[in-house]
Amino acid sequence: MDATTELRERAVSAADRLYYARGVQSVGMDELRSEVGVSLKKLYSLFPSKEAIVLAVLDRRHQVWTDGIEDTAAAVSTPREKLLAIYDFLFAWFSTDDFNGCGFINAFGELGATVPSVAEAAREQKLSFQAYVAELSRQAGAPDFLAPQLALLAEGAQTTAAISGSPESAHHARAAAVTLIDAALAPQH
Amino acid sequence: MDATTELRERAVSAADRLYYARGVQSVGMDELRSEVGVSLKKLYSLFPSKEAIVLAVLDRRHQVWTDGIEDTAAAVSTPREKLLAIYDFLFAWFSTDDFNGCGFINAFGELGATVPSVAEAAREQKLSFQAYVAELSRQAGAPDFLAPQLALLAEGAQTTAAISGSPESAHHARAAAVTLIDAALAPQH
DNA sequence: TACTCTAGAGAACGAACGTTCTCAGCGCAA
DNA sequence: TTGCGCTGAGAACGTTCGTTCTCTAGAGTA
Repeated sequence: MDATTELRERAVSAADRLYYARGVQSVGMDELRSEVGVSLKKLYSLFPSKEAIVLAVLDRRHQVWTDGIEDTAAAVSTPREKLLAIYDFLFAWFSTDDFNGCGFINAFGELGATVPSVAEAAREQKLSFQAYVAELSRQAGAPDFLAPQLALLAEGAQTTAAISGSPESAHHARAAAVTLIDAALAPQH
Repeated sequence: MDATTELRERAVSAADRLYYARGVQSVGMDELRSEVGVSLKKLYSLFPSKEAIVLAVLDRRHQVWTDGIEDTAAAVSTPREKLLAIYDFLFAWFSTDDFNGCGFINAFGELGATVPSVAEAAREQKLSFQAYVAELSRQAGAPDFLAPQLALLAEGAQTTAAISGSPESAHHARAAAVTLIDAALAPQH
């Protein structure tokens, strides 16, 4: 890999860790510079602005999230199990030491109103997740209304886990998902 | 009412509007000062710090939210209808012009990691809402697992409506709530 | 060796932040 | 009228931010 690409990767990784833990606006370029171990000029040769770093961080987070969901889904075979695997993935994530809520929701709350590109990145990630759930729902043979409901549970679990500090909301979401899926798949009365 | 109390009220109201629309950190004391129409010294005689204003704003929001939920619930009679009224309230709120997500989730995402009192205020509001849902669920004769599920739907609807910019998530949440409530109240096979 | 070019380190810049300080102006007792 | 105390307007302070600039040290070439 290109040395510049590798450095960029290290910078995004460090920025992600800092921004996610403390919020974007609480972390200055100087702190990021010293964390990465390069000069400010070097940092600005890798990215044109702080906003560009934030967007790169969100891109990376989108990728990591997608990979995590799909890896968990790969362990089971039916669409129904893959849908429920989402909440298992969430529980595992919520239980990590550095869990601090959904990075996109956090970034949207912090910058969505003032930095349109951040709001756009959050919107894209949520749409992408909704599309994933919709595809699995379709494969499971469920009616169209199910997918948005399952997505809502996942979103709610993320904010609830973040604010409460407990991972149990993932279990509540999973139990609700089972009920909703079974109801949607049940033969019409 | 005391003139000072009224001025404080006006200040909190203006701060709420500005902070909610653009985020706390994007609004400086000077802008708030000119919006309220008082001097900085006066503002600092009403509140000891910006943090105190933020907490006052969150307190007020908690009150407005609670009142709104209870007003909507007052229009119907059964606990089941009162539970569903939550989602009607949400839909009406999501449809307002200045809707910008849940102020507590936004504040938590922006300041939760660096200002403990803000994280605490968010936690309190969510716990208060969960207790409200739990009480109604109990009155409806539902098992304990129902309430957290219904709360998750409401939380998910708020973030989804904020990021997507559409109020429809309230309808998805309501439909899911109907399914969950009916399943929870159905006689055990 | 002498010259040129590049890139890195971090000082410096202007703006904006939250907070404090100064000082002018007014009400009021004597 | 004079002196006193208090309030309020907003200038000023120190800090921190994102970004840019300067200056130095070293590699490559003739």
